[in-house]
Amino acid sequence: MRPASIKDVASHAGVAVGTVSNVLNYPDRVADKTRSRVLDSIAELGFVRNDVARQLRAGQSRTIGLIVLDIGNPFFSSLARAAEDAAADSGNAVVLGNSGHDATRELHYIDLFEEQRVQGVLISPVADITERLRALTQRGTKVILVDSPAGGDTFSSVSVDDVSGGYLATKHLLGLGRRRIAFVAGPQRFHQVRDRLAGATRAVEEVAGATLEVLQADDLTVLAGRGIGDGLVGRDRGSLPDGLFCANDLLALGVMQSLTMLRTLRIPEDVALVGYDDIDFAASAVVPLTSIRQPTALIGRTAVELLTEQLSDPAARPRSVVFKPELVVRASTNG
Amino acid sequence: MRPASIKDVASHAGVAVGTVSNVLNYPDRVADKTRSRVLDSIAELGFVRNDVARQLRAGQSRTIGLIVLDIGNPFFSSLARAAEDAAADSGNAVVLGNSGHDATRELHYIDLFEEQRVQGVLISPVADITERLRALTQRGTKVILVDSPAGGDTFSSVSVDDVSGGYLATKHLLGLGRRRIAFVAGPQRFHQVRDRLAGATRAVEEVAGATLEVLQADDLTVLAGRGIGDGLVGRDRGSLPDGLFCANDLLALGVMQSLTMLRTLRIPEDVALVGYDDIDFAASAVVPLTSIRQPTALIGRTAVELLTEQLSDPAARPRSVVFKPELVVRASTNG
DNA sequence: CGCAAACGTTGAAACGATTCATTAATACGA
DNA sequence: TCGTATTAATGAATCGTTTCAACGTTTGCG
Repeated sequence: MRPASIKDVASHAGVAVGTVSNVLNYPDRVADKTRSRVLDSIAELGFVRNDVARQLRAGQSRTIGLIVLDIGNPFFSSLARAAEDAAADSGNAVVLGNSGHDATRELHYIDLFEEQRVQGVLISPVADITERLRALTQRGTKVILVDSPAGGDTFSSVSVDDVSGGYLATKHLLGLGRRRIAFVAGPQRFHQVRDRLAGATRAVEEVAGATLEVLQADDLTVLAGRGIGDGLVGRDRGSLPDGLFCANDLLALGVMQSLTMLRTLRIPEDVALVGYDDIDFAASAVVPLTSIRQPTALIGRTAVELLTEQLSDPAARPRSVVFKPELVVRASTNG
Repeated sequence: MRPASIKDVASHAGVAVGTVSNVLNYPDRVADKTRSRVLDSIAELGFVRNDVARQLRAGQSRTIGLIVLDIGNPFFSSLARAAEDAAADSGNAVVLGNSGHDATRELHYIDLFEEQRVQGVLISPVADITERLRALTQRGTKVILVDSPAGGDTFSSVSVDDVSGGYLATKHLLGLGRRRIAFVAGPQRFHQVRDRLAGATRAVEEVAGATLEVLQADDLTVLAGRGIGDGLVGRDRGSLPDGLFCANDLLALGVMQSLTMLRTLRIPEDVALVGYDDIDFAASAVVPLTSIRQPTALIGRTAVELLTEQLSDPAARPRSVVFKPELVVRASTNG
């Protein structure tokens, strides 16, 4: 049996369809008696408004598309949750697309979202798809870049200053008197890794006698971090770094596990350790981890706000919001 | 400027709207020459099919609603990813709703999804909302329960046998010769906690001389686990458990951190430790953690399959799929 | 009492696609 | 050459809303 339509309600209540619509959208325009009669019919028939038809007429949907690199990553799941909260506040829903670092899937979702006439797309792009996104905006779908630096004059964007984060972390190590700094890098194709390294480099250059070594991990995982840690333990004392800055918390936790287990190097006495992201596990690690906090929730919320801004004033110039990361000091640098 | 419609394409190509529709949906019905002319116009005008209108006409959407308890929980984010993958295979998208254990938000999403005429709702319910869900199905929106035991004859469901998981974990500890078992419980309002305890109880009852103690944590977090660990360290040796089964991995990791840091009790020599969920961090803990693996990805995929099943044959009787969890042995019980 | 304003309700048009009965054009065989 | 298939293309109807000009009724005021 087909669900009841507004027409069914109208004939059941003995009024015109326009009146039912008014009851739903402008209750004040309808006389009390009529309104309650219509409401009764709605209840009796179990009528539920068909948002698809409403959207068609309005030419606008109530959904926002969100395309993330990896929903399994706490950074993005937290961001998604915040975006979804913010959207819910204005009665919208978030449709989630997980590109999984795959450019094909990314395009698939962009196509899907455009066909669905979402209000806008919040995207953390895999590759450079500026052209595709520009076409989107030209046809009326707003685009907001997330965790991706600057969309120039074309797109609004929200990101975190990773150079500044890298600087902050390294400066902290230097401030503790450490001079032999090492940066545990992930794959350099991630702009996050490159930027954090750049920040570290700058900090080291500012201090006479400080050196920076780059230890290259081939992944941003706990396992990769362990590999780096195991490598360190094998070295002779003189060549060891005394301050370690890792490209993210997973790497840092891996390094920590390796050192803790082998018990040859103490944290922070022998090596001070700083991570990045401040994931939940950082605070509750064996040695609570000093980290750089990214305001994930704020990023998600801001992305939605930037979109709302674009929607309410289509002529508004795109804005780029860049957040400053924050140093969170814990025992791993504070013995 | 409004995006181009099928009508614009038709007049640009000098054909009727029906022909454009046929080019899009049944290319064979259209002569080669006409088809290419239409395709040219589509490209030139940058036409993108309006899925909203299509859905209205079809009376069916291409979206699936997913309502989870907490997208920040790795269990659910992994599940969501799998569901989204499975949906993508059949050209559908997943709309995500995060209830955050809040019944009001849960209802909000149910309403929203029904108005959007999603094909079906996959839901991990906060409270007992059987009646609301029954109304949904009666109006044609399919419902699949996720990680919730048995929807009876009304709903299909997919879940994991937590009793069996608890039994498995405890049996393993007993098999190692441990006799003084303790279960680190989370809040008993979660059916997962109750079921896992029930399984543990059964296993202990099967072995003469074995005892089961319940240590009540007030949360399912690492921090709560630490509290339990700290409490254990303070005890005198005689009263200590030698086998510890935690309601989830977060608790287990907390306990592990406490014991590792204080170094009074060794894992697994003094206390063997088993967690639950087998989250990514379990394998890479200081002492790799033995755990009970839940097939999250499989759950997500199965939920989508159950939905597809209901959609393709509306008369099909609801099915309940229950997965068996699996024991993953690591160093924390295998010294 | 008469007129204007305010109020409530109506019903048709529109949104953009799909569907399908109908018509037009072409090909084929006798 | 004619009639019949076959193939293409047409365009109106439809999906379920919202919008809005038009209309009828009531109210208020002089």
